[in-house]
Amino acid sequence: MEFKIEKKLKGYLGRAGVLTTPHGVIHTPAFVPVGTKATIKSMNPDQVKDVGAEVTLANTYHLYLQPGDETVAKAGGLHKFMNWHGPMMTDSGGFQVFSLGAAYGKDISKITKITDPSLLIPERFDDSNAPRLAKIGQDGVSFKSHLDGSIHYITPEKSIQIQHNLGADIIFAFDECTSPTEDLKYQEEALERTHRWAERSLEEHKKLEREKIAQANGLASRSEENRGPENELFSSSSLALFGIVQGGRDENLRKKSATFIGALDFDGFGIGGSFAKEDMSSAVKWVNEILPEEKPRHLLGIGEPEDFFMGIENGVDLFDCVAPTRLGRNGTLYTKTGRMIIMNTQFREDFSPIEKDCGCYTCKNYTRAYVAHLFHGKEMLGGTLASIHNLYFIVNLVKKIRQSILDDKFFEFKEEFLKNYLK
RNA sequence: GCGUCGAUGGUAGAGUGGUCAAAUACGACACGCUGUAAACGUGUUGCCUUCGGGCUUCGGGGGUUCGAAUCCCUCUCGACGCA
Repeated sequence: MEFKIEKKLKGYLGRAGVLTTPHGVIHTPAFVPVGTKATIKSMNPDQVKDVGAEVTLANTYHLYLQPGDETVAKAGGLHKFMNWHGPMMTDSGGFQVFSLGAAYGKDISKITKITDPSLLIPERFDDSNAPRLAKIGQDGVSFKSHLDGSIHYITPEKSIQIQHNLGADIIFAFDECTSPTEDLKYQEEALERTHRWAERSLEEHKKLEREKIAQANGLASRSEENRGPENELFSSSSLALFGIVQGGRDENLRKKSATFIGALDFDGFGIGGSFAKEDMSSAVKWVNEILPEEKPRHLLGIGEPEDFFMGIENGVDLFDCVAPTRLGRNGTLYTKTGRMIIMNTQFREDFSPIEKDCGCYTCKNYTRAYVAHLFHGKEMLGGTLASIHNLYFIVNLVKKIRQSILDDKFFEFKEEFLKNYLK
């Protein structure tokens, strides 16, 4: 993997670059569609590609449970298995520590509002006897499968092993995504844990890479005629590992984490954990001021249209988020003037496209009334057309931001877009 | 013509003397969703309301009862059976 910065945003941490992986090039900043179970829900890979996406992200824990990482390995790896031949990433399962743990069965999001009054009522979340599917130990996390109730202990080593079996281009260290409802003391403990797990993830990764190279060399020495392209094979088969910075909303912890993780020999970095919407920007800035400039940074699980400007301005190169596909499937569409809930009465006989000047397949071929009809009728195509539109909207928004950096028009574009979107 | 059964809110369908403005599902309406437990979830869905409550509803009419969607009579409509 190679990362090259093309242009910087003068006076800020932002930059446009090119990330080269064994399966192709990613122009950063870029949006990474999420395909948790080796599929971008409701879309086929051609549609994902047509929407302009250059890279996708799948999930370690979910694929480990089903169909099993060994099965994916036998299939020839994720790319071949799911017919996505561009760059791929896998998340480590760290988010499931949160979503199946502290957040399980509760109405908690990793994004909170400072003003959220429910955060002032700790009892609301203190149902310690509430069932959790993820329980954190010092060594790893014990997961109870939501599919069949079986117990699985995931350690950093295990996560990395699974990810090597899955065979994405970029993989992530196993971390603990903490809940925004945890207090500072807990955030600190969790951070120490995540840091130890980062070291162990890195160590396991290096070990597996060494084994892979040794194995490839062994094969090479056995067959003379294969010698030439062999060096390429080494580099193209090697995975890049990103470490993950945590620390919640606390400035000291974020900086401490960025310093610690940034000093380790990772190929790039993820910025994870919970944020308050209002201070996400400063949290990202604290971190990216410390992380080594020459390595790519991925803001995990973000975001909404307005978040990209914040992140990119503060030095983020990659974003992934389920929002465009989940919102789409659930009938909410992005437009330049804000969200549109397509099932609302007003669209039942609206025969205009979702957005007049949108270049996506959905807008070029279908009306609001038709998409609304599909949703009312619970037709599968509705989710597909909506996901295509939303993903096109988001992927291209980030592309436009990238272009605005290259054109020295970032702030003009930001102002213009947000004026309309957040109207 | 006789007999039997049935008629409940937008729809289907519970309820068969008070705890019923009436279960549940669907539909409708509105909202939510940020590294996917999610093609999912939440709220509202007779009328009025100072949100305390008030008022009119279970095919129509009449009756019994302190009290009726629920029991009785009758009418209307429907299904089935017998002529």
